[in-house]
Amino acid sequence: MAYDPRTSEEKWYRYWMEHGFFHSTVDRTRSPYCVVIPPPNVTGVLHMGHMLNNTIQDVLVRRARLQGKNACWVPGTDHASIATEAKVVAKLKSEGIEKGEITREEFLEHAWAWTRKHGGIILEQLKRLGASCDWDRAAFTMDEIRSKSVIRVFIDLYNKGYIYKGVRMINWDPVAKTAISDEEVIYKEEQSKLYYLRYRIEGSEEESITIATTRPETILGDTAVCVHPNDERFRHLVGKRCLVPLVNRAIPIIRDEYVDMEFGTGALKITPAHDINDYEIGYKHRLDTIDIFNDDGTLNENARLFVGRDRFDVRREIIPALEAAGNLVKVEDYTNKVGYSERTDVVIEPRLSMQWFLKMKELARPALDAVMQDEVVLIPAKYKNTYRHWMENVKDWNISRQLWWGHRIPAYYLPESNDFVVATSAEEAATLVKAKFGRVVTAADLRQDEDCLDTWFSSWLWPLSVFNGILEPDNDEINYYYPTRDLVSGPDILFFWIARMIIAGYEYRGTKPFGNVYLTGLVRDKQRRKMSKSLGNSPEPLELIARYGADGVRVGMLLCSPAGGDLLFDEGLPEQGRNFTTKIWNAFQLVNNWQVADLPQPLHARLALEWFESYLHGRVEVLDSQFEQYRISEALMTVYTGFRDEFSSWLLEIIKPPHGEPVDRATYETCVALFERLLQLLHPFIPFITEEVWQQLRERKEGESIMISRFPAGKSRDTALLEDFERVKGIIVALRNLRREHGIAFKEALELKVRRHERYPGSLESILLKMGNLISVEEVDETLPGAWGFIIDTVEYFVPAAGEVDVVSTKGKLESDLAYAKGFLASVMKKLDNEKFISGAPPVVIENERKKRADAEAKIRAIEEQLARLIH
RNA sequence: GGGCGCUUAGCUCAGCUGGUUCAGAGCAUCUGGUUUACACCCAGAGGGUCGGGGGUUCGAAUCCCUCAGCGCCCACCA
Repeated sequence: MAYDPRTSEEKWYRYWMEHGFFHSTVDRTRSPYCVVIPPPNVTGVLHMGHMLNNTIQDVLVRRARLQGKNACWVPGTDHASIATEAKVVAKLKSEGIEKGEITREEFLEHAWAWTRKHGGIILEQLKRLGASCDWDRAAFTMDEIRSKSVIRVFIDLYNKGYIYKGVRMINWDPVAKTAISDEEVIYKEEQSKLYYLRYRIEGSEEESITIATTRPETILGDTAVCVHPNDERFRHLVGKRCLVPLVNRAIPIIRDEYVDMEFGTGALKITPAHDINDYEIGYKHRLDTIDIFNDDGTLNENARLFVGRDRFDVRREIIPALEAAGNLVKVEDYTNKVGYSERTDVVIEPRLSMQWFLKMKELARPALDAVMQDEVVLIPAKYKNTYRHWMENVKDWNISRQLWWGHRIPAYYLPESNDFVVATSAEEAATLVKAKFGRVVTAADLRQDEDCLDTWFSSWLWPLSVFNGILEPDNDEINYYYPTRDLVSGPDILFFWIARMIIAGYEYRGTKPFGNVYLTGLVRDKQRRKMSKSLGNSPEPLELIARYGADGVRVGMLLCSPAGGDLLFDEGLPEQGRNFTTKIWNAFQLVNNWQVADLPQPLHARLALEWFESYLHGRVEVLDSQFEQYRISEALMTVYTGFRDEFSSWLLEIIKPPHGEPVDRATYETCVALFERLLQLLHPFIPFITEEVWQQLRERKEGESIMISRFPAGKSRDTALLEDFERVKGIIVALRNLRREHGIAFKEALELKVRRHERYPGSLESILLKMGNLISVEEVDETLPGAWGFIIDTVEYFVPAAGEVDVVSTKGKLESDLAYAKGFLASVMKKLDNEKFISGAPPVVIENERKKRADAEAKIRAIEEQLARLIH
């Protein structure tokens, strides 16, 4: 019977849900293990990044559950204001509705309708992957609790003096007539011109200063010319005033180190309203700010010339005018980068606008210390540096967005005034107005701020708000689950989200929001290209699951995802994962089909089972340490090879009864128990097939599940047994090679002679006999002539040759072995003969070198004896 | 331009404070295989002067310097 992932996965996910295995409640008798999901965009669909991210989270959560912890994985979604609003605007547009034509309330109705229609699809997709989230806890950044939490925090931070209003240069899209974020600006390199313009000095006929600019139309907004303080060429002009060409407005010539003396003429025109650097210089030197643009990119009255004309038309037309007026010195070709709007593909206009800000410096301090002192551990640690750099240079956070879909800023303005109060409602605001300004107003008189808050201003509260820790800071849930344990996320949002959550955690709880941050890599294709829709190189996750099963895809994602390293995705990976699940299924088929009888247990089976138990114990230790270091890929590899190579290829092959014969009960029982343990170790990675096999391996009661079982305590490890077993493996491999070289079929039984030696694993001879298909093993005292030989761990073994021994090839092989051993000995002797090595190296190292020498010498002796025997 | 990091087998990566287990894993490749759980498999094999150069040391993939190539983050030069 073949394994069918589709029916099995559906069946068991439903079973888990029906029994509430994912649900967690406060339980003081168990320690909590909590993870909050990075909330995906509510209207988004699953992509490969989500697959990776959530597979890792599920591995961690399921493992914690098996360790007996109270595992709680909180799912949820994010309202993603920019992306969602853009989608709703586009949808309305396709229906012939412009956003500007409808009211805010109408627009929000459309947005909610959109959210209800597309919302939550992504969470359903996560279920297909096997995500063991506590779905009863699903939260949304714009549901009631989360919304109230955001407003509560805004008001609190405002009252603490952290939030203020200020003017800032933003990216203005003159077509969409909205500000856009830095992330939505695309810089393109293009050919343009560098214009050299002469500004006359006020009150002088001869003197002038020449500047260089790519944007001559902005000279109409100039309020200074700036030179470097050390620039001797302009020393005599500093402090004087010059005249803006065409309009002859007098502006000062100032000094600032920002200016690059090498560039252009070394003199820079300053237009504070239309360039971010100019704005900063203008602010520093208290210059006037003249905004010459309308919101559609045409010039306004302030420009005095070209009023009403488009900025690019003016750029063309102003040049002849400047030339006619004698201000144009020269024009050079120039390549520069120009920012375009991602959405409208129009050139971005830097523009000053009133925004809300959160002061960050003071708030960031505890969050910086937390990471530096490993209170919050970043994995991999290389991100600590990046984190520190950012946090030490943290800038105030612009938390306002000119959008409607989001949390509306709870600021209420007085009628015909810029005075405002911050409150949870208009009614409360009206009361505050009276207290603060002594004016009596009604709620209806007040005007709420039109802008909404940055989406990150709600998601930074996520670990707190999902447990209602903002509104009810002393509730049982937040007290129990917080701080959460692990956070799994991409490094691209380390600052946008992770750092800010840490900040919020310390501000609102006085503690970290999570202990460890596992930063995944980016999913790329085999050519290292980012997976993207436009490139069409991103596989459809659900199709992959249909093809390879969720378990197969999970293994595929994990196989190649070292923390922080990119994941180069290729369909061969889920295929490998699928193959592995098939392997497990086949092993189960073997064991399941055995006839069990009351027979005495064969010695080889008992010994092999003892060995595997010991082996497994060692694997568990390795696994624990790999998980501690969040080496998830390696942990998977540990159980992968453990199952395939050791359990299937060695253990099962040894204990397998001869064809048609039954297995003894003791062997069967122990084997099933070991199989179960392996399944438990595998379960976090491949939950479905492990459940399927676990359920069939024994009679199970309704309500039992591998996912809520417990890892049993391991037995102690028998090191001597493990060593002997490795020797036996070596002998068997050598015998296989010997058969292959001489064309001897496995069916043909052989005799083995071993030269008496303490390192011969005699206690495991029964295994040797079975796996080597040997008639007998006999200990001898001398090398055996006329036989094929090999050496394992300095012990000599011989198989009497059936026919003639090929003296030439055997001799050649022995000689090359001898040469190698001698070379090895020489390198060891070089160290041991070195006076400085003996005096400088630690005793352990010296002792080991001596051991290597003894082994090498023994081996050389053995080979030489065999050679001597051969020659006779 | 500033900051950070990377370079080990054909590919993706492990190799902790220099010396046991140091040159490894998985995949890919190659060679065998109708041994009755499994060809979505089994048994084997080959493959790297650890980016180049220099230094420290008895000893360097590991520490230091330097050069080359690549990547990421931030600021984007009028």
